[in-house]
Amino acid sequence: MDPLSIGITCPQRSFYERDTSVVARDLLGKKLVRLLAGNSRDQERLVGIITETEAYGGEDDPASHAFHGYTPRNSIMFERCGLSYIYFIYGMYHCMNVSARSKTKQAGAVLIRSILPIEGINRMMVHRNLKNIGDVANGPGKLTRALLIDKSHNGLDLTDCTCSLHIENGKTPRRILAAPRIGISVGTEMDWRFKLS
DNA sequence: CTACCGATTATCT
DNA sequence: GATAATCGGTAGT
Repeated sequence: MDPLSIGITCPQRSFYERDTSVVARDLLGKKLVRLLAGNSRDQERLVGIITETEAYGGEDDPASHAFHGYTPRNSIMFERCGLSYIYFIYGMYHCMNVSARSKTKQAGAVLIRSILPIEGINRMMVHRNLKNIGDVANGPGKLTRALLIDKSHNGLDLTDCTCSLHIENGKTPRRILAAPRIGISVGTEMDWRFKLS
């Protein structure tokens, strides 16, 4: 089915071509969408409202993967904005980011830390082998597993509504909380973690 | 080539 | 609160 014909729109590339912390804040309330392959007329949609994000910069941000410059792993952070940057961490989890940066920067990304499932919830629970819905996707490693996201999805165009992984527009949230980023040992001064409250 | 360690999570005490 | 699980990427030799 044609996404446009049923009123689905995606933030376009210019949305991501802004200061990384601004993009991180504005991603709250948007939808993270995973289309599972199947009958092409009937792809299963796994969808969650983005409820928590973190902004990461380039060589100016000691907590960023891009702090030491370009490497094979972080190459997407230097690529076009609006692409998925997915990496493997702690030997067992994947984390998903969106490449983003203002014109003056050379690298950046926004980590998606948490989503609120709204479509395909049962399927997510199967992927996570859970029986209670509460914790299905409320963490960066949890949501990638719930949506079956791994390194094979690195570098996908999230502005493309037909892509197996993309981001769709949603309701603009009312209250947003800013706080220090977590899970890092440096660069904790800035309030670059954003959360729906 | 080697050694270290991480943008995490589940499962303990 | 503390810790084990588990391995690829990276920096340093």
